[in-house]
Amino acid sequence: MAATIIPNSTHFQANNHLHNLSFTLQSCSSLSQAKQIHACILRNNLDEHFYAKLLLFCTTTAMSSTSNALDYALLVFEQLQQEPNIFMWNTMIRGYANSNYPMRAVRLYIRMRDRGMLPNNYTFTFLIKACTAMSCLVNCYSLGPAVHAQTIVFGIPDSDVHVYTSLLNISGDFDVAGKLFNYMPIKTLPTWNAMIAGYAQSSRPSEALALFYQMQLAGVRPDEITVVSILPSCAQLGALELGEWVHLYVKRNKFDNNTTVCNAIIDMYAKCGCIDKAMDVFKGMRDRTVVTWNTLISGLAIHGQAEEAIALFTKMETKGVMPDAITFVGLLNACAHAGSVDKAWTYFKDMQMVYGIQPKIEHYGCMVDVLGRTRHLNEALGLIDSMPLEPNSVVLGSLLSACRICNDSELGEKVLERLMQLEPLNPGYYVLLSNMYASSGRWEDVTRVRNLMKSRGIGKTPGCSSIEMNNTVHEFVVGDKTHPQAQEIYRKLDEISLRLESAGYVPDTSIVLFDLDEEEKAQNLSVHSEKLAVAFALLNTCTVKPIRVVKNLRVCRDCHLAIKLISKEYGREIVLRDCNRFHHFKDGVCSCKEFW
DNA sequence: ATAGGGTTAG
Repeated sequence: MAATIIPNSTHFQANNHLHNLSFTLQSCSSLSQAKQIHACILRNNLDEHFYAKLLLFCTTTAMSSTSNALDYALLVFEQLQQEPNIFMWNTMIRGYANSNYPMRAVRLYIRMRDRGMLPNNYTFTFLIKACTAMSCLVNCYSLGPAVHAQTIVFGIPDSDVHVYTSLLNISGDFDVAGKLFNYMPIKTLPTWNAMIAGYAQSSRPSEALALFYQMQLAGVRPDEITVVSILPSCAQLGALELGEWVHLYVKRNKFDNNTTVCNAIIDMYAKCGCIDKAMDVFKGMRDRTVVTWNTLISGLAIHGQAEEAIALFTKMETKGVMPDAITFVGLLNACAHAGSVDKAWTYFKDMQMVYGIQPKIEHYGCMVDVLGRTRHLNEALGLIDSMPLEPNSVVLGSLLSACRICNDSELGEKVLERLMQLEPLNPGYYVLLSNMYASSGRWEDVTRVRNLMKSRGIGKTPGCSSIEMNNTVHEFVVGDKTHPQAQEIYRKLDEISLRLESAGYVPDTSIVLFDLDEEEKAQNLSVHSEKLAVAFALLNTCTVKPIRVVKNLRVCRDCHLAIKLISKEYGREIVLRDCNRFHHFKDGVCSCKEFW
């Protein structure tokens, strides 16, 4: 289109050509065309309306991401003869809000205020977008309250859904967001979506689910974005029944040609233990993005299916899909869960040499993990020394696991000290340290660590397992007696113990921390949350469907042994997701092959 | 003339 219909200056008649010019600005797609238009505006002395259009064109996301059109727009903006109007300011703020330099949008806003220009509701939606982008880029404290205050100062009513919906997502203080949400007199579909997504992104999946139900009670129909916002919460909780319902809803409403929706479903199935269904959805997709491949590769990894993850990566390569940093996190994780240390090294090197991707802290985390699991403690140490990054708690945590596997308590203590400096309030490290002392009978040190925890007000994170039944999630903490069926559950536990013992089960008491006698230790183990959850399931179901349990911590050695035997004795398949990976128990065998 | 909500990661 474009260049040919730009008016010739020698016989220009404004009225005849204004229409064409507007049209050109809407449809042309390159910076050079924009420059020609700029020249035309200058030659013909066109009014600010045309400058505004020019700025708008140069600052659209597609343009500014592929060229330096944004800089060009700023140049035009700075050289305007008259004071820019609010539309022009908004356009520039929007441009930078969507760019890699969102801070510049905030600076523009401050400049605008210095010049006495009054912001409007559009200004705030762009400004809020910039603030959100900033808090993603740098670890700055949230600008939310300040921006909210500004909207009040400049008279934006709380009935303005656009401004208030974007305010919800400015992902720091969720109590404030919840209050804002309740307070909003008008809620539209995006308002509900923003709040549900916000809960999901701040790891509050139960609240996301509650809001999802509340939304439907309010008569608001979920759309594609709602579905994508709720599925990660199903995934996190392992809420398969709800996830399946959402999948049906997606099919009924023909949302399944939306790649993002399908990606979220793949992730949900993988994290709810149904890796086969995840693969089915993957196969049925027409358009796949790198996210699609990544999601399934990571899914296979947590199921310990390293061979399949690698095969998928090979297929991805042949299809010409460019892997990214996340692809390799998934692949390395797959190698780690299978103990394939050689393959891990190969991908760690290929990632850099073949694909030019610099390893991030996550990649080092995976490498230390796989080196530790395969007892290459010195190599793990060497890799950490060679890292150009400061090791974080993830890397050190993997190193600590390596120390435990290799029984190097001297190094383990040193690593723990560093971890406790990095995260002084994380109870997990105190428990590990105490565990380490207990296993070598150093009870005085155990007491010292326990007192340290007490004085710092740190409590041990209780083991918690959840199981979904008839659309309700039942949660059990260790020693839980609050469930309505508690009595029956404990009777069932007794029955299970007897049956397992006659099948040769001896409780593995090696991980119990306290200086107790063997009988007390066994008692302590028998009420672990995952055992309660499994007993509850055996009590209430008799179908061939697998029992699915999600645990917040790592499954303990004794529970792992007991559940293997239960799967055989009771002829039930049990799928247990712990905080690390999946364990599929069937006929007395676990899919992890004792590798976890 | 300009707006709000979305997926993968030890």
